[in-house]
Amino acid sequence: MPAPAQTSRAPARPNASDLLVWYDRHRRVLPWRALPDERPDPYRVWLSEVMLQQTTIAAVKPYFSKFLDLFPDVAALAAAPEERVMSAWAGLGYYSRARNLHACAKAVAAAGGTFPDTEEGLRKLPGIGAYTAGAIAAIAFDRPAAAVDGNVERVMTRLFAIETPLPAARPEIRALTLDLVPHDRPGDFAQAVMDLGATICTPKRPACALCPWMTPCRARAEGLQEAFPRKIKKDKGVLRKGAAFVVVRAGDEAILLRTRPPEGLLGAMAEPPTSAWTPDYDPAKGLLDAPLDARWKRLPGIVKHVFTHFPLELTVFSARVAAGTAAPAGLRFTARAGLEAEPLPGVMKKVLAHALDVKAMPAAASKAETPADLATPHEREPPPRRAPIPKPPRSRPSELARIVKKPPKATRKT
DNA sequence: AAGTCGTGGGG
DNA sequence: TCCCCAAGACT
Repeated sequence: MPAPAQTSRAPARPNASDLLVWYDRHRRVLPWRALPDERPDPYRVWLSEVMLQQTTIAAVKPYFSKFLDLFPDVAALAAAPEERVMSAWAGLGYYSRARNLHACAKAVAAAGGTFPDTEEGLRKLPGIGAYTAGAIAAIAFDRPAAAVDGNVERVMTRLFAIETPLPAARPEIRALTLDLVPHDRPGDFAQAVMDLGATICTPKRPACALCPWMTPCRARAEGLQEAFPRKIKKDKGVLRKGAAFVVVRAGDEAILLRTRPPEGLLGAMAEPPTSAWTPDYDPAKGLLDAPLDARWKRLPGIVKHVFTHFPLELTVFSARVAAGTAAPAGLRFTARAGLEAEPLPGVMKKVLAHALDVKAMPAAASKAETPADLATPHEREPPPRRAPIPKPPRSRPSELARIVKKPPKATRKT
């Protein structure tokens, strides 16, 4: 008697072949991805993988294109001044990635200009962690490495109905993934799992009927596909408040800026001077933190921004100072034409746009009620007021604001 | 090892 | 509106 065949209730183990057949038909076309008959370029693979860390494809596309223009290869990137790299990255977020990218380029250039072709070698470079090392090793060098990102975590936790919540389940996921990697097409496999996660095995309403792994999927068998991965939700953080000070100098219309410390939040990025950001900040006392003496105006409205671990509200004060005014120590005036070369993060572009908009449209600003109370609050304590706070004049983009506007988003969908 | 680190889009 | 999440790394 032959050994008993597995019953129809015991789903077959998922295999790479089924996924690769699907991939050959449905693979996405992406700017950094080699076509089936092309050899991947390690520089482009690396650059795209770093940009894609916690970042959507749509957001990355214009930056990837810009970086290839500005820095066509590792040597060019390594030779570039730090500030140029930070400016090119401005708006993409997680700015330590840009600093590490630059450091990594220098290390690679110093070592002869070629990337390590193993996971272990790649892992030693700045900005390359477990995922990125595996991805580059597999995609650029066809090494049988696991590249476990958020997509793969979702696919694997569903496929095997892993009850352990993230991130504790990572070692288990990694082992299961590595076990599935085929030795003939590891690079395609890595990209195939990610494509599957991005287009079929989506966080909400996954298209199981179209999935090449529907049959072996344990979560699907129970109808629980949307319940995986198990995850512990993290809190949003406490609201912090502060003031930002936008100084415009008459004559050249230059703006007062400074550079933030090289590490930490928005490290090495530029900003108009601000107060400290604290939960109990009092905007009525905002001018205590002003960078210089001037006729400050407190602008109506508030700039809101949400970081990963806390929301922020900035009250904006603005002032015009006389032509020829010198910048205080540690600060600089940057002319309007030089503004785009400044590494201004998104939140600070919001602040400048807000200040320049309001300034450019006194009619709109004065339409907000009680402008007198909003201006120069340090001169007297405004009386208690029952009237509703005027909404920020959600201004249409002015000529001035356009200068500090972020690059256009990608419009093409794939 | 849990906290830190941006930003934008979609449901 | 709010919440989730997106090709995570570093400390």
